[in-house]
Amino acid sequence: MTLKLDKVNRGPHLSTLVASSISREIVQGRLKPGDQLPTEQQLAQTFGVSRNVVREAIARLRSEGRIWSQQGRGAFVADQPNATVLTIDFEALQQANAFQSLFELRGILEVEAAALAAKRRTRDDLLAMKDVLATMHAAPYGSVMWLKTDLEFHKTVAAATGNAYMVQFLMFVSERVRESILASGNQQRSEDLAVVTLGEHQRILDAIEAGDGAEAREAMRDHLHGAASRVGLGAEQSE
Amino acid sequence: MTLKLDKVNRGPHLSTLVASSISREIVQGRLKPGDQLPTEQQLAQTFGVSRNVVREAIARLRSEGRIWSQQGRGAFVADQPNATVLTIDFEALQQANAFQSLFELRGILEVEAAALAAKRRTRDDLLAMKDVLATMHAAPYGSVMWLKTDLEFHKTVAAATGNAYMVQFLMFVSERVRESILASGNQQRSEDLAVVTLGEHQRILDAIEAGDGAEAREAMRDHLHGAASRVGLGAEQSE
DNA sequence: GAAACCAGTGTTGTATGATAACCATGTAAG
DNA sequence: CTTACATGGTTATCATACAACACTGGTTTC
Repeated sequence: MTLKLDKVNRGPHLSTLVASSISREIVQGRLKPGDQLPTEQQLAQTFGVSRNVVREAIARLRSEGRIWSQQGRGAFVADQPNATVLTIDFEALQQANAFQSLFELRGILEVEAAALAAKRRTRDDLLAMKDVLATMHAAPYGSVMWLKTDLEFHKTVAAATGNAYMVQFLMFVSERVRESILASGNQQRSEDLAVVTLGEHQRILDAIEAGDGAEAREAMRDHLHGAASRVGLGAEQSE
Repeated sequence: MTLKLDKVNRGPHLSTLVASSISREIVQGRLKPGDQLPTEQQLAQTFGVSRNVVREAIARLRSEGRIWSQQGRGAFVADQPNATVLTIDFEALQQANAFQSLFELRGILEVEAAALAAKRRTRDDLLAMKDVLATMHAAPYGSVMWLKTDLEFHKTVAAATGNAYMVQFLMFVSERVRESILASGNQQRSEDLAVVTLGEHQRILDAIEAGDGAEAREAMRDHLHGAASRVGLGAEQSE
């Protein structure tokens, strides 16, 4: 197996950057529904890209329903419809800070889920967790099976909260995070790390079994912190 | 490979038509996962449009996760029908425990968002929060304006975390919660409650302004607890 | 005075050509 | 067999031009 060292995150397309930049303006409220966007010329100049790139970005935002545009008039921020679906743009995630944001969100949910799980876990939940952990022991580190069971463990923890939406959201976010990690390809592989990871999982499980919410929270926090550094995201995570 | 790609009829946006045309090829199986799309030149010629239009269409499909492209190689049909969307069934929410679960999830996000906001808020964030709070003072309790600004306040708090996904998720969840509350129609209305709510908001704002994460967390927790009882969900919330 | 008409200007939509960055492949040199 | 280089093809981006459409203001017409 050859090492892929210098697979530096080749930045996503310029249009993606422009799109998420405009999108941020809308989400954070600096551009309100009904507001008119700057002209394509101005946007191109502002971002320092060609008008073509701006158009690709706008085409995307238009397809997402965030803005609408009319020939001869301009582009406007759409009234945010009661979006009944939540989407995460895969490409936008290639940006480091976007990935970091999603990772942070995942962390919050995981940590609190662990705490809730410690309070509410049933006997069946514990059995499921132990079962997954055993399977994980048998799988080679970094293999598809290993990654799958890793995700499965976190799922059982979330399930132990008894909150179905917790499972749904957490799995959704985790899947996106996992995809992004796989895409970037900068995973470290080592048998030592396998032992570390398994140990962290065990600590979480113990805390949940003991019903110690605070300890479960801490254990999960440490685990995620460790996982972050394992995928080369160590330094930025700070408190 | 002989693909059946009809020439496009002049409609709203050419890029839209091209995108849906390619999309149809994928859905109907004439383009399978892993297949390479024709080059942009060929597509432009096939559809009778400029390469620019083709690129806008591809940009859309790429953001939707249907295809993926790499400079120097080409564009390919994505192998996963990526479940990149998350949905919440409105009807299922009518069940009390489902609603409660979603409320709990929202609570976790709100509380942690408040803590993060206290650490990271900028001057602009504070101004936005104060602005919203002032608007809320002027709105009659329970009115549409009131509910809107209430949501807006929480949004500005989320925005102050600097985490775009936090905003996206929280707003998504909050919208569903709000819908459900409106549907159930069991809101209590009283001017006294208005004062209470505003006071709670003020306390959150103060904590965030002071940069006190722990206090912000507590203030938000209390606020949500109060809000829960105001919509007849008081007793169940426990820690 | 008011309505219809009309030209001018600005914006988006589309077309076209060119250049840079990148990948895959073949071929010659070692 | 391996390495280096040359070559052609593709995407990514830039730049420019023109067409289609909307808005504005003045002019004409009734």
